[in-house]
Amino acid sequence: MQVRAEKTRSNILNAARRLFSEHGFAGTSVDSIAEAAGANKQRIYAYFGSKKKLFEAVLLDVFAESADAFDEFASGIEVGDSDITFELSQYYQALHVQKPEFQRLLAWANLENAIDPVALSSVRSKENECLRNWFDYEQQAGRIRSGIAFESWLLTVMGTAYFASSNAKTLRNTLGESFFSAGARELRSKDLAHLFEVGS
Amino acid sequence: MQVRAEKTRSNILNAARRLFSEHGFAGTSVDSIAEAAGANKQRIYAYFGSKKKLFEAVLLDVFAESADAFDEFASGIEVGDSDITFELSQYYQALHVQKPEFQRLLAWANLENAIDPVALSSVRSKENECLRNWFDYEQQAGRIRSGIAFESWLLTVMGTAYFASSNAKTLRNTLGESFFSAGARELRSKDLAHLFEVGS
DNA sequence: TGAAAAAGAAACTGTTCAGTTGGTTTTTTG
DNA sequence: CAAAAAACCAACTGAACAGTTTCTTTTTCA
Repeated sequence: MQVRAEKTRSNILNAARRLFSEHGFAGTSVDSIAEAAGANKQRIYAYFGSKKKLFEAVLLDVFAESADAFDEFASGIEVGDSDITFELSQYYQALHVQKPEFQRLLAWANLENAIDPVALSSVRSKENECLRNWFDYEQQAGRIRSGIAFESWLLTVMGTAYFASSNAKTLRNTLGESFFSAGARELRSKDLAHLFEVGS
Repeated sequence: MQVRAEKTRSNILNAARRLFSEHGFAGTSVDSIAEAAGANKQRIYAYFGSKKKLFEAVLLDVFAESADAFDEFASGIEVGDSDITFELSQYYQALHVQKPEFQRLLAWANLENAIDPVALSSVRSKENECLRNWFDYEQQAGRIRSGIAFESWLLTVMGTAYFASSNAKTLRNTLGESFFSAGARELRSKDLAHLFEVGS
């Protein structure tokens, strides 16, 4: 594939990412993607085959980018030195703020049954393994309470960040605008870290 | 409105709830709702005016039912006697298992920008007020750690339950089937309650 | 420069969909 | 029973949409 072709392909992929993230699979038309990409509709079928395959390509692309982001985050973590509950909570919260399309596409894909389990497991399992190692290490070192399951810890840290992002409209109504400030986010990360600490 | 008309209206509403919950707003056709309701398409427009208004009616209906369910749960809670973190976690988890359309419709509505803030706030604010009272009381009574914000507590309990349900496909892949058993749910509720307890 | 790859333009097919219309049948109820 | 409300039937409009086709133009690169 030539340079120009690569560029066109990535234009389409990026436009598709934006529109699918905003309106979902059923809510996005191929024509609108072509227009947003500044490309010809026919190119979409030449490169991706079908609307569905394009959506899957977008998902794979986003998952890969998400995995890269995690790797970069992980490389900055000094196990035994950082407060990983706090850092991880901050990371996930910031990720949802800075890359809202990650969460949105994941939500669409879950709702629309568009997730390819095979492609997904290979991406997520590495992140998951890393997290499990961190958790086990911290728990054995006495920096995370014993008796708490890894799954509970993971669910708490990921779930709170995800929920705050996905239900932002609902929460803005009941908890107010200040809930979404960077300071409030940090406070929540501190609270979470505090919860998992050993001792009172 | 006569009895028969009421019945037709509710047939339409229930069919719409099921289909919108499964396929979202954009993914559901009015014809398919009419067919599933065993009613004439024209009746939908007679009773609800438009597809969008029907969707909003479904949302309101579900929110009201969700509020009723919470009231029933709340009436069974003896403040000062129950472990409310545990009970609330169990309640939300069970709700998502037994009434998956609540979570799904909320998720669709958030993604599709279909939430009516006014209608929502009146429904949710009562539940929220009740939760805040419980939390304050328990925290002052020394049964929930001091220094933890209400928002952190709420987000943790609701967020974990929501996340486990909305990302079930992803989690099934990384954490396995056993994660979704009633026993595992109870374990997570226990872990959560344990986290908020005072003392180690 | 010339051939091949890449991209565009534009019209077309067949289908689906939201919403409408007009006429008929069924059910309820005074 | 008779009138009115409720519901049905079925065809229709106009637009949108996924995907295709044919032909032309632009760009790349040997």
